[in-house]
Amino acid sequence: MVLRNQVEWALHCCSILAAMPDQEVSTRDLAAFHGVPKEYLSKALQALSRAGLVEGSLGKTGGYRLARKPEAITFLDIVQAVEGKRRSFECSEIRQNNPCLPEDFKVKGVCAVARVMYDADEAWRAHLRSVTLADLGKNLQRDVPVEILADSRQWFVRT
Amino acid sequence: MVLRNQVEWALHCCSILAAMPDQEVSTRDLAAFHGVPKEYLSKALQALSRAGLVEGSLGKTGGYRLARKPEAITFLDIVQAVEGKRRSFECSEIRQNNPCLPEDFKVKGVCAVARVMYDADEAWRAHLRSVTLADLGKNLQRDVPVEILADSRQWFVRT
DNA sequence: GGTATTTTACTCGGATAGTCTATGTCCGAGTGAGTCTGG
DNA sequence: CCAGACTCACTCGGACATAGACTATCCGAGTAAAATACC
Repeated sequence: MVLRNQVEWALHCCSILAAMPDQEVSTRDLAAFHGVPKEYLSKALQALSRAGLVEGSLGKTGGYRLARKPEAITFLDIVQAVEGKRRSFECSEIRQNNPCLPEDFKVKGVCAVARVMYDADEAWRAHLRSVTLADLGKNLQRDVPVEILADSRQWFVRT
Repeated sequence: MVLRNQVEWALHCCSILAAMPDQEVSTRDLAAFHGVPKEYLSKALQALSRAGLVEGSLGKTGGYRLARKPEAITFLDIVQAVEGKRRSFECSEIRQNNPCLPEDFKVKGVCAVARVMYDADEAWRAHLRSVTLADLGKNLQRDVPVEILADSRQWFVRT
């Protein structure tokens, strides 16, 4: 029940992309900056691309850029792109096995246990949906010294 | 990022135990009622026992009963007992790898990305914490016909 | 009939095995920009 | 000088390998109640 580390990588990479709106950033640079294996990080970026959150371009000067404005991309978008949209709880309807149920009797509605779990899952999603990449950028400006933010952005600038 | 099916089993079993306060229920009966493998279900019940949510007794007439009143056991208790207490997001501090950080410079505080994920996790936990086994029992009484509830309870009564 | 022994049915825990998922590596095909070559 | 060929660095996708987690299954030790044996 733990998210895969690709989710963390994808969030940090999107944070970078949001800070570099004027150019594309290559997988190689993103991987080197974060110290993670390039080939594997590539999987996460491909997932973001499939979900339409980032756009990749091919060729020598290729790389990724955000497909939408940072205000229009939420944490939930990114998490779901990488992790999938399955709910954290899957009801296997074991209540239907109850030997006391009459023949051909189907319990109707959502299982009472599952309903609680689904609501909890929705609370989790609602919070992720409420935070955008733009919000994340603002928080970073508050937490990180300005010169480090500037240096980091400069690190990605194409010479 | 999906909870294991033992969580579902544990929740349903606790629901049964809450409905049978006057006797102990054996793993065998719980497994047969739900149509799941007895030996494996036993692992989930052992986890509940280790967490102090249920009490098992040995011997021929042994079985489990709730260790506390249904009002005092939340969904979160059960989920954490089976699934563990790890958060759904684990920050590996990849921000510390930033090549622009000065030597021996430690970014302070919780990573901005992690903070959002932690808050979402807490929203999930808060909802699970807000629902008790007693609440679940009330919902079942509303959803399931009375005679089926009575038959099911009778199914577990020791002869 | 009462006590001691045996049987039975359960819990608990460890050992084991198969399958699935997550993690990570490797490689080839396709692409586009810059570079080189030939006229 | 300019058009076409070439090279390079990148994306994309699939194939593959490994480790760990999940899903079981099995068995032995311990325990308590019931059944049985024995005096």
